[in-house]
Amino acid sequence: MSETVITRFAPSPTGYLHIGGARTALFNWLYAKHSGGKFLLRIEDTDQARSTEGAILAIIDGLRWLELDWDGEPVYQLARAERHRGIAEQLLAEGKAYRCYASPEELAAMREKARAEGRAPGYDGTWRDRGASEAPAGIAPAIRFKAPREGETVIEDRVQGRVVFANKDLDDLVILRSDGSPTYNLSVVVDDHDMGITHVIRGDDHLTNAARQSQIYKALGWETPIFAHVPLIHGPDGTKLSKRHGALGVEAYREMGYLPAALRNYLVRLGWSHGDAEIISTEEMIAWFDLDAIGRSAARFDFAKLENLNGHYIRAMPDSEIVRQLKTLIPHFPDGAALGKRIGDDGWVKLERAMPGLKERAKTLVELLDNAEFLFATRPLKLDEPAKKLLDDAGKTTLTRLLPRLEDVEPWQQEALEACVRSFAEETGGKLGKVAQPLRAALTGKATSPGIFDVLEVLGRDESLTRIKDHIIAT
RNA sequence: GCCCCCUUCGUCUAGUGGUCAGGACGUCAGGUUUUCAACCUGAAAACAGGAGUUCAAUUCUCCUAGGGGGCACCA
Repeated sequence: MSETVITRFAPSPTGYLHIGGARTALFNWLYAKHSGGKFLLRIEDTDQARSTEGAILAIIDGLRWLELDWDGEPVYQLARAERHRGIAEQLLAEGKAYRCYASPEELAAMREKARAEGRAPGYDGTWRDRGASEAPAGIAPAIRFKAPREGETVIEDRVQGRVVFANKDLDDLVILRSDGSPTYNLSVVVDDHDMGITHVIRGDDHLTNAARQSQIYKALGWETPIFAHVPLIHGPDGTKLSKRHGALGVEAYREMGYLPAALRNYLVRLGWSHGDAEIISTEEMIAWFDLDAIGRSAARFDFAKLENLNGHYIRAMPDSEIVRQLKTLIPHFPDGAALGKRIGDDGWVKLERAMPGLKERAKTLVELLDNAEFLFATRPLKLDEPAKKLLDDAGKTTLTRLLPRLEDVEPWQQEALEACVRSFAEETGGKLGKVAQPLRAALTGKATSPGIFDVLEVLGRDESLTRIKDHIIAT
């Protein structure tokens, strides 16, 4: 029987959960789900200078928002330092590691020399075979892993294929710093082993690390996990994704009004595909996801496609669900807290009624709320003279275009409609495009936007309202 | 500099030793809606370049170019 698949997401909490990390987490999560295995979370907080509590929270919050649930409690790497130290000592005792007394200056000189000679700027092995007797006094040594110098290290990567590294290009890396703290490549190996990780799915910036880690696994006599190094996500210009590309943490996407399902769908298609499938439900993703279908080339981040997907998911979502989501999300939106207050219980009811017309034309939840502004506007609006004139003209234009469509327009109706358009335009601050649609929709009875009726209700034209409604229904 | 990886429409990608090289986003043109959005129809749009293998290469091999990643007592 095959062993249970255990994957993990192991971010270092030095910032938010960025989009590349989110995809890595998603892939790990999907593969675990697909295989009926487990997905674990490990916080690699060993860089105490850069790790922050806030970043840990941001990452956990981001994963929760994306609905990528992990099994068990998160493992904190820093808390396991003693175990890592123990392994380093063990390696040392077994002669698979050694003490290195080289100073930072010496190491710098070494790198320079190697570079000048056209080699990889690594450690030259000065202390590899020197005895302890030669150790300079008063210098705390680091412990280096005694990497094989000949032969090659081969990674059978599920994404990259067979990748071969010449051992001479891989130097003896520090596994325990002179201050006694373990380094990344040791901690990762020990933790992945102890956590029973069977599949390491991560960014391909770790590919060379995989070679070094593989050597450590071998020295320890441990079985190497299966590696899958997925290509990185690039910015629209093809260079590494950075802040200037708007590549923020996932919480930024939440703030921009993207839905987790849309982001997941977008991310899974970056580097992975299943035939021509584009709109992929979470269930389908789990059923179809496989390491072998992951592409080998980097993908560029494309906001337009994300928006399109997001619009799709908004349209597909039930009205009540959108309102529910909006209620919890609104504090995260720009000026959301104030807007939330303005909306009030009454406003949420109106919003849900207006949803059919609203959700069709919004690509993000923020945009949707923005388009719904006319429902919550404080009345009466204060308008200066030029604005009034503008609205008057616009109102007339709208009316002359609309009225011929109505049969048997009576004077009272014309009056009511004119008032309607005018106040409606005022309500929306003059965005006639937003006025005309629901108005027309109400008049033709074709769309379901209740916007016009809401305005009338607010303005207290109940009688006219009823009669217009009747007229519309009759037509 | 050294090591590793990558290269199909603008973007994400499918695909095969013989295909009209398919889909999606975006773009453009129509339709629908007398706005917008959504929706429908259509169009333009790609195998980086050069050798080689082969009856036949986008597909296999090599080289070049371009892009990316890595080379810490960071993770």
